Amino acid sequence: MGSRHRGPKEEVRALNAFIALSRAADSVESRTHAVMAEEGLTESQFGVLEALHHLGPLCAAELAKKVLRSKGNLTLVIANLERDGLARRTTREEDRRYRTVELTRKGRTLMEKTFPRHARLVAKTMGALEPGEQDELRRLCRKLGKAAAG
Amino acid sequence: MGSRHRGPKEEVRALNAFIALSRAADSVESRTHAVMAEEGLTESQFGVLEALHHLGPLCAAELAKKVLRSKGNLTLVIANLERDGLARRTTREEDRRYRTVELTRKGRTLMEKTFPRHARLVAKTMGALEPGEQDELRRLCRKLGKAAAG
DNA sequence: TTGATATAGTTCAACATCGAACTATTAAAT
DNA sequence: ATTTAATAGTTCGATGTTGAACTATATCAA
Repeated sequence: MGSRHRGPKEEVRALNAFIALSRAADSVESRTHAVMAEEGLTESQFGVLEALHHLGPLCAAELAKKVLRSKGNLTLVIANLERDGLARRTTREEDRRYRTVELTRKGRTLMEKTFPRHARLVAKTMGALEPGEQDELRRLCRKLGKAAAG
Repeated sequence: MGSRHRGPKEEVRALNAFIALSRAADSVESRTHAVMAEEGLTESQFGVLEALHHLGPLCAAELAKKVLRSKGNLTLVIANLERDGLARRTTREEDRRYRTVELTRKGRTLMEKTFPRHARLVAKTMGALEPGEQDELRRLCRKLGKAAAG
């Protein structure tokens, strides 16, 4: 495994870390995908529902920041959630540019049932690392993410 | 930041690590996206070209494993590369089920120009972490990825 | 030889994703 | 008040992505 790049040591090291990072994220996400698929949810839909579940009503632009997707994407994902009766959009009268997105009762019920299963699966999967390793992974990822985003 | 889940400590720790992992991978990938976009390449196309560049000719199923995507997906991505004159497909006469995918001269030239820039950008981005931290990140991600894939 | 099985690749419907162009609405500037 | 700028959201075309059904080819077993 690892990069076959023949360049400066510093680049080989960085590429190896980057490849491992991408693959680990992919692997864990493909596991969590199973729980969502059982409920007929996509990853994106679950991400939006989870944000609404834990943070309460948000507008589309706020949701886009939370789930790291474009505004245009959110328009579609939210529309599909609304079609399936899991979320609802209402235009704010104070500022008619905004449309507040919130869970329906059906959406809330679904998340109350599904999120705990998701959390258990994530815990089980991350359990491949010791608690201290999980914390260290988090620290490194946050440090990296902060720099890469800036 | 971090999970708002009110569950067992073990689940909170795992969710926090998982969220950080996903976001870090997203952040770094969105940076590398810039270099590819300049050349009119998507991430998927670059991934396939890079595999062919470093490993030589491969069939679609092998490529699918390398880039962690489905066979159906590879059919499209390879078709688009072929359309753009960057790769070529040839049916193997020893076993006509297989179609060998390889770079064209144009594709090789493009990768010789583009990959070094990609490597420099990755090194610069990962430079937010000390060398030892990059190695530790790699170790943790590999340990996790191995377990999550199995 | 024939039939079962396995594998490589394609096709398809549904959904995701981006970026850019666009509309609607509000705020700021003059 | 009118123009200008900024922001929220939608639309659109191109591409990606999956999983399942499908075709073509090859292998193995009886």
